[in-house]
Amino acid sequence: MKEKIANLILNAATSAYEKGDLPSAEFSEIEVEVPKIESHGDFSTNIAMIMASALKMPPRKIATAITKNLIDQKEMLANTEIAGPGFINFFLKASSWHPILRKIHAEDSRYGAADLGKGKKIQVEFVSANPTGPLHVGHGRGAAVGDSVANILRFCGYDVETEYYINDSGRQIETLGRSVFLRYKELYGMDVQFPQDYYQGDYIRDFAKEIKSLGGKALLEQDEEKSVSDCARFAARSITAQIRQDLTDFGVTYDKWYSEQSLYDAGTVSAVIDDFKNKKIIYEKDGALWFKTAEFGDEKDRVVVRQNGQTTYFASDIAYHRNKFERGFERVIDVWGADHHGYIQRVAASIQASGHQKDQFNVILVQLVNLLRGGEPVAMSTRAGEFVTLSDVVSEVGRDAARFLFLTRNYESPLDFDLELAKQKTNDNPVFYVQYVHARIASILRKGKERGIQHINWEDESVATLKALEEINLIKTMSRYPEVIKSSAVNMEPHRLTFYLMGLASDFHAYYNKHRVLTDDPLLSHGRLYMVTAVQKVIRNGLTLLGVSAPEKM
RNA sequence: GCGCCUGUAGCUCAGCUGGAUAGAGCAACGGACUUCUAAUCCGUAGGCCGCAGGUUCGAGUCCUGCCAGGCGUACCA
Repeated sequence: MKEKIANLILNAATSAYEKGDLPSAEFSEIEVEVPKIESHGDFSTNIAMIMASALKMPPRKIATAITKNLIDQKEMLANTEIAGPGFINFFLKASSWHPILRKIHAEDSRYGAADLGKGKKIQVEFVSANPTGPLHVGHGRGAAVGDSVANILRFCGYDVETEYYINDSGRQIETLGRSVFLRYKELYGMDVQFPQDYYQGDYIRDFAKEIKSLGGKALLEQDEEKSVSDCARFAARSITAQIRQDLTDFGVTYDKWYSEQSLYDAGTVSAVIDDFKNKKIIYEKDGALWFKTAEFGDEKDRVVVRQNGQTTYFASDIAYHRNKFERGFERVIDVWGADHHGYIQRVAASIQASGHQKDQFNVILVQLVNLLRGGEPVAMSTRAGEFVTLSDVVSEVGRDAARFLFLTRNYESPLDFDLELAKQKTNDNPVFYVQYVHARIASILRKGKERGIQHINWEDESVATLKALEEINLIKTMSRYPEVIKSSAVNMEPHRLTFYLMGLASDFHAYYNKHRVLTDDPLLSHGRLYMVTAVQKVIRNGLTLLGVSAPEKM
């Protein structure tokens, strides 16, 4: 619709120039937007103001020249006006909106899809929590954001692959192994000192017990370091499996699970280090190896191999990100917790050092989640009885409510997640508000069927009955859906879609309360059913991209 | 100290990349269920958009400087 208006303006300006009403027909891109205020029309353009300085003409005069030359071939317009400093406002006839409905029905679950990506290979990596403990709420937010960003980009024509990076190597895994082994020793009555910085949770004891029941005291009879690494592998593997299950329960599945250890096994890490040494961007100082990240905009250089010969986490991350590009991704998106923001520069540095562009690497920094219950903060400790894990939250409030709530905020803002609120079935909790629309329409359709209405399709006469204010509003809102999708994709901001759906839901509920869909007038009922099923499709379409279900009944 | 994020109605947040008179929900107050699901709707009230400058036809939005809060600033991940 916007493009049609823009074309109208373009043609009008050109013919104004040909007739000599305007000194030039050169202008930048025509911006057409939906005014905030209804009385300013359905669409508005500021083109006259933009052109004013170049043409050295007062904006209102330019606007007059353009409106005078408008040729409304399809008779879409009811009226135009020049307002304020030089806006041109367009008022459309109600019937101009009707074809949108046909489009929605025709495109169905593809309505709103755009080919922004043109098949470009893009990777979205998210959550990637260390396999040293269960996922918490913060990871849930990352999962909700990452998964729906991936969905939206895929919907917009990108070839998207989602990935979970398993940090199954390095010091934290070793500590995990030592923690389990110590608990294992305890089971055999050995006197052990359990350090503060080891993993304290009860699940560590459970692993020890499992290992004992599986293999008895075998671990005491072999080399201690071997036992530690056996414990580490056992624990990491089962925690990873649990994480995978928790995410599945949350509705998130990945295309690929990628192991950090595999980078070492394949020699990728040492290959990158050698390569960077050759390029003279890795040097030795104080017995450690440093990467010159400062040359790429980081505050200072960073260590990749410690004095003791061990590589840092950063070293494998360099290899990992290089590997991503080697796998053919043209763009790589990482979803990280805000507490990792200091890490962006150095990873970006490594990507540039590997010969890729800065803008091929995007980080979505998701701010922290504060868990509340009835307005009171829930202590994020492992004390018994307190809900801290993602799986606890999901089983208490439900998958849909949790996912939707995570997306009701720009990810750049910290989020208060209130467990009581999430369970409430009121307007305070917008998931149900949106889902209710879908269920209500499903109910109308069931009733319609009882009355013998089977086929709901486009009929000129019945669609023509749609001219109530609330009906036109609904259709207008639906016509904006493709733009919302597009801007969510470009900005990687799923919350735009969330808010749009709440708005559409609001329009629908208002309509529902004022008008009946099934009336005594068959023509009218049919037209309204046609429209309402379109609403249902848009709602379902949007909820699906957010990873939220669209129920037939509530 | 430096870096990133945030500051909009009493509370929780939007604000379409610079547009006209700043919008929702909750809470408050007043209304609407014999009718397709009241998990809904309608109305009233509520604002120095943190503060001060600047950029321009035009700023909640961009720039600079302050103020406040969160996070980060490892040879941890």
